Amino acid sequence: MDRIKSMQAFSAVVSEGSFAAAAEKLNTSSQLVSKYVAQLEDYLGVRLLNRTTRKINLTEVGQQYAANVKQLLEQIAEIEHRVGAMHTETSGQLRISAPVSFAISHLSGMISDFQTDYPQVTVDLQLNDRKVDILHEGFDIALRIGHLKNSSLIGKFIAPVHLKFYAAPSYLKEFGTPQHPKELAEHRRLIYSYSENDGSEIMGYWFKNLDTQSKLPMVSNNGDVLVQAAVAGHGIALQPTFIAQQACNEGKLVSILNEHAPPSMGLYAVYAHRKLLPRKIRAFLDFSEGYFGNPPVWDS
Amino acid sequence: MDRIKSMQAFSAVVSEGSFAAAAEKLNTSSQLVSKYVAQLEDYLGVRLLNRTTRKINLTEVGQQYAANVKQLLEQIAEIEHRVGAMHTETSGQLRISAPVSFAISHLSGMISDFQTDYPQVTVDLQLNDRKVDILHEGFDIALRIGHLKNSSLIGKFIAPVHLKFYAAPSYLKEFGTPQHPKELAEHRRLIYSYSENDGSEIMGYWFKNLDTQSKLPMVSNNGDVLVQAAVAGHGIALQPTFIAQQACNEGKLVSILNEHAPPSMGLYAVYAHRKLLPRKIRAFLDFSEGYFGNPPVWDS
DNA sequence: TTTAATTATCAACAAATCGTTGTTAATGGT
DNA sequence: ACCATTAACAACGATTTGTTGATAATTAAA
Repeated sequence: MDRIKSMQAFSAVVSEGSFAAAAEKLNTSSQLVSKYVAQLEDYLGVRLLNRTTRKINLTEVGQQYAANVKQLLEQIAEIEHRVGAMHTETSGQLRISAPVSFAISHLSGMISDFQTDYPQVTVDLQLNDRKVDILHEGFDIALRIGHLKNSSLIGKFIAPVHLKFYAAPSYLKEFGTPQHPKELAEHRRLIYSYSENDGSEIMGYWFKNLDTQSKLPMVSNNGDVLVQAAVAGHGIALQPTFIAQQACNEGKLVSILNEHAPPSMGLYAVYAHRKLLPRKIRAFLDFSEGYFGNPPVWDS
Repeated sequence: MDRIKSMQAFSAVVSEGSFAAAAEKLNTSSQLVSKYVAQLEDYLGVRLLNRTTRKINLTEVGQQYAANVKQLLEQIAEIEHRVGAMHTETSGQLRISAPVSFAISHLSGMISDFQTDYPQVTVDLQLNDRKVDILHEGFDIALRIGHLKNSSLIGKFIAPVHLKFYAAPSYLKEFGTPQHPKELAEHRRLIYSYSENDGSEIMGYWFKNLDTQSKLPMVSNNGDVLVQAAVAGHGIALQPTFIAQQACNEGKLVSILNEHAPPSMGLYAVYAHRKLLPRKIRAFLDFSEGYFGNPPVWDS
């Protein structure tokens, strides 16, 4: 038995004054209305209406109940309306986790463009290079750079991310320019903390013999810092183009070993579920689609 | 879909923190709870919970909705509790319609006895010799004297009511004592307005030739008045024993034609419906059962 | 008074839904 | 790496729902 339907039926009978009129109002048959009210009475164990074939009279209990039910139904409608509005209005807070360097260099512009399109959405942008647990930490979307792993999360591809080896001309002048990745093991490498050895040949060379302290002048969890170190001539950095390309264009860095670049990665928007996605999230995903162009702005 | 059940399921999941715990609380299976919540989400078109196999997280909408639903469910419980209480507590107002003379002479005592047994019931006793429309005029019970007619109403027999012909000794001395009903047409008759010719032989004699003005000194809708008129020697009255018997016992009246008394009638409690009878009504009906004894107090 | 129309209820049946069972995939703790 | 727990999914039988037709009761009209 659907108690809410029963209540609606009862309420309609009370306000319309007859079963037939109530049925019309609710677009159903009088028989069904009669059944509903009878069910409600059975459930409550109370007679709500004294009815002859011609007239309807509320019992004492029925009067009280009718008043309460009317209020209740209005409340339910109000609540559901609010929920519906929240869902369709494309509003609310959108919590995004993003990698630090990418966010600083390219995301801030995108977010502000997004907000001019959707002023009702408040963005809470948390910069963090960790792999956050978006469910547990309450994020709607996490932007991640890398390859997508199997998980219950969905990842939407936003833009390709290419890694290149960079070094300052001064460094190359002093230590020579490696012609093949296997020479990397002999160079001073600027390592990004969260980078992973994905098992590819090129990454094997990159991480080779890192225990030799002299070859490892710097480790950081921030790419910009590493790029600056490279610019200062402290070593070779393996960094995404969106971080280092500008310095390269300015002549402060040179990209090397371009024929042996690691497999290209992607910028992904990772989110939690597949159906009944809140509008604000849908909107952000759609907005991000193609925003950076292909090839992306930082590569052209 | 039973929205209330769904709400309860959702609310339980929120408060218990897991589907399994919620299922236990509601004495059902976790599968069912899962189904309910999914249905609710489909109905609302909104994701309420972000769930992994291990943790539950409310969405933004879900938080709001959960708070509202919790309140709502409490309200529903409160309302239904009140309704239940009204039904089981044997309380409330009991509106009774009763014949004037009978109420004055015998009902007042019964009502006060009833109220000592059921102090929570407020009695609203309306005296009226009309046949009230109990539904339309909002009565719970109508006490009626007479024969029960076919109707959708139920009548419960409370006590037998006998009619007798009464006259004052002085009247009989002056006009003679009728030995057979057919002689009534020659006597001065004190007529009760609401009395009906039920088609019986004896009532035929009683109503015969009433157009002769001299034979009709008085018509009243009140039996006591007619009895007093009879005591004063103004004529013959056909009245129930419960009104006239006392005057008879005191010698002020004599009952005549006892072998030809009209068919005995009854005092009935008439009420509206058969199932889900409010407690207060049930209580009154049970209380009235046998209250006046058999033969009733006014006849013994 | 009789007839017709309206109204609520009852009965029965087909269709839809519900709640169960068994299974799978994912996750966190040991 | 394994195991226990958890949520989701699929499928099936049982129950409930909503429909249709019929019945009884009451009022208005003829």
